[in-house]
Amino acid sequence: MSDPRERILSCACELYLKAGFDGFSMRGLARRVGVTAPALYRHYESREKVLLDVVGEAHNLEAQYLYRSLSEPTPRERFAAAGQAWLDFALEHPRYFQMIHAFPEIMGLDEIPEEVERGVCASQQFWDDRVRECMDAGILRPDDTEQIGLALWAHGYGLISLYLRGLLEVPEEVFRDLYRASFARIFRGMGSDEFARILTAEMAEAKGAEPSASTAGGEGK
Amino acid sequence: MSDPRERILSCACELYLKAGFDGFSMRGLARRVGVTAPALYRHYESREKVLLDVVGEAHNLEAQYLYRSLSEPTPRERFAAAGQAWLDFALEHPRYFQMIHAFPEIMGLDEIPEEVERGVCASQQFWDDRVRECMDAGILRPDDTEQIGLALWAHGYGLISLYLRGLLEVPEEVFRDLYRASFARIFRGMGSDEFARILTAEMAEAKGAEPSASTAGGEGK
DNA sequence: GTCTATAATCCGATAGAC
DNA sequence: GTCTATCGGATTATAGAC
Repeated sequence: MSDPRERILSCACELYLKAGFDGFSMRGLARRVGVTAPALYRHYESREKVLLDVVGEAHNLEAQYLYRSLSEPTPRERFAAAGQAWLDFALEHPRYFQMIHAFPEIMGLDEIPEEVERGVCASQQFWDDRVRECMDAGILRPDDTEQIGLALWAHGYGLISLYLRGLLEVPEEVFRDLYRASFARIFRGMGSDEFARILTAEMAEAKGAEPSASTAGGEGK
Repeated sequence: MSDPRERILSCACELYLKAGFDGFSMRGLARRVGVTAPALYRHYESREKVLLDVVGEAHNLEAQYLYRSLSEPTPRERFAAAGQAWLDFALEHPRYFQMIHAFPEIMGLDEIPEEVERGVCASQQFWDDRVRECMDAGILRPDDTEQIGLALWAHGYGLISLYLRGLLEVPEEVFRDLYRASFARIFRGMGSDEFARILTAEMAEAKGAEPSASTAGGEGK
């Protein structure tokens, strides 16, 4: 609390959440903290370092939302709760969500900073775990967990991005239903039964040599 | 060609593609065109108007890529070709892809400009058409075409975004295969056969009155 | 540890001569 | 239609007094 660096970071988060990337300046931050700009440089060596700490806060908050879902009793419920928690995070803290997934150049950086990479890895690990336990429980078809996790993540991220940009002209509650329903469709599959059978055969063939079960129920690995 | 406005726009596209949003300044543009900054204001009233024209070019180019796929003979092939064309566009012109999907504030705008909205609508219409004809052809399960299109779009967009941010540490060719394979999984479904059956029942129930098939779907909500 | 003052750049946009 | 000159502002960051 009395640590000035903490107070600065707290104000920096507020400032970013209110003003976004553009409005995030050392002068504005100083004004919010109640000091003059040069004073900040006693605690942070540059604007970039402050911003990176804010990014860290965004990742921490996201993780906090996700981890709540672990209290659910079954893999399926944990997965569903995690999907909801991720959506809650995005809708309650859209600027943090945007920050986490922003291109580095938008923050004025040349490459993805280590802080972001670590946060992304942790998040990916979390989703991989949810996918794996669903697969073990027989809810998800046996498959490459990383690729399944990737596809599910991509789908959710795309939906949320579209909504946050305001291109889905629906109220929030309608979007929440749409989000849920869309995940259900992904699980069930969108192709017709006949087409799904054809695809399953094609996928098995593309994978190369598959043992037995060449009819009807071709399950990978 | 001799139209100075066209020459400015052409240089503006080059400048944006090379320098991104941050490096896009009227002074830099003037340097590239070979005049001084004030001269630009005889042809464009503001930086914002120039940027909006660049956005228009991005949308036009995307549409050009997508429309190529219409020469394929069947709905399924048209859909696959469109998915590939979209990926080609994103990988060959990542900055345009980013621009099309950027939050308005990143461009320094308060709301989504009409130009963007129109381009997005056209693109959405294109995907809806592909989905509808696949549904008519019995490849896609009968369903809400808009929501199916949305889910497919979101999935592809999410994958491409992740790759372009450099978080998927795979070579381009590997990513192209992953992208293709991931769409196949979406069509086929990721859930196990048993879970898919349960989900189908739940989805029918949620939709209200559905004929037959009321058994086999335990699992209280 | 905080201040004032300032360096050094950059920006968008305009006035007015030619 | 293009120029020079400039207005009025923003920014990050530093020097040096207190």
